[in-house]
Amino acid sequence: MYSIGEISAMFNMPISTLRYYDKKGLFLNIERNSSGIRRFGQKEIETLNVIECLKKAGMSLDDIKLFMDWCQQGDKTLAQRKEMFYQRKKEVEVQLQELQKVADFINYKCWYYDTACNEKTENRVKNIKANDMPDNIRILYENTH
Amino acid sequence: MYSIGEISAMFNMPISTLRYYDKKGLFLNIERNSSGIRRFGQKEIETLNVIECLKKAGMSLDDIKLFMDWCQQGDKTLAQRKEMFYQRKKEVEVQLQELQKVADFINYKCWYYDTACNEKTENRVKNIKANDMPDNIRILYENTH
DNA sequence: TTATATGCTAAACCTGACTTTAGGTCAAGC
DNA sequence: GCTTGACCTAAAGTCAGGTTTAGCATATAA
Repeated sequence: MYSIGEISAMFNMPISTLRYYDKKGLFLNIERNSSGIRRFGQKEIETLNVIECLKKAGMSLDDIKLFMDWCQQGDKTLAQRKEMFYQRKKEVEVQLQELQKVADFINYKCWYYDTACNEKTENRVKNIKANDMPDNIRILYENTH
Repeated sequence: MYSIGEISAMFNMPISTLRYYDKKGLFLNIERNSSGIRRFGQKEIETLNVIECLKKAGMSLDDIKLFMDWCQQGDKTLAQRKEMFYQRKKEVEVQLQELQKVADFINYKCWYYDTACNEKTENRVKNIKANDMPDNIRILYENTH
């Protein structure tokens, strides 16, 4: 069992954030000692891992709370939880595609500024048409324009 | 040349957001007609593409504004702009790795809930150890736990 | 000529996710 | 017995990124 300070250090996350999550009900009835101090165990650690992941996957704390409540309700919510993860899966796949496109755009811009910096001006590179770009750059350019 | 309403439709973005961006100074001295109405041209369309991309790459509007200002200052800021894109490139690569990890976690959870739903309870799957998972799932699990 | 659509501004408001503040409890060490 | 450090709560404050409101101008169609 860990104190809030230990968990804060473990997850490199402010104590205030942990209390905020608890207030939102994200830790399902977390244990407290006789003087009201929170005791974090494996369950809470797993919850924090799930929170971090679902947040990165683009979910709001309210949606995550909904999921935590389903977990507490037991097997009768299995279908909903499954459905939720399949929905997330679809959205993360879209996010991955978009981020790959962003990467292509950035890589094109890196080439653009490499060229401009070498020539000390962007006057020439600014007007290069797709056909006159190196093949690998043209692909990036066409993916993103 | 396009009106704000046309651009709003074209980018599927509220008019209020376009005005908000303009107020922040993201469109470098955009043209207006004699009665003060904004006229959007190719330059502004390109600016919007850049904004969308840099936002997805995790930049704040203030940072994007900084970049726009550098653009206006001409060739003497080429090195800074290049540096900025190389920095972005690094960060987008990290984002891609993290998002791939999120995808692995979600895929593991999909398998978990598939199994639980088939068995109508999560009692068994909850206790499966990594060694007893199918190989492809174990890899996802170990990547993310 | 009046209704409708589209545009304008400044300023107030909103939301999610925290963070800070103010004031209090409690156990351990000096 | 008092100070220190770690914990507690409720409530207010913050910040980015918008959105809404109120009041007004302009242009075109009926």
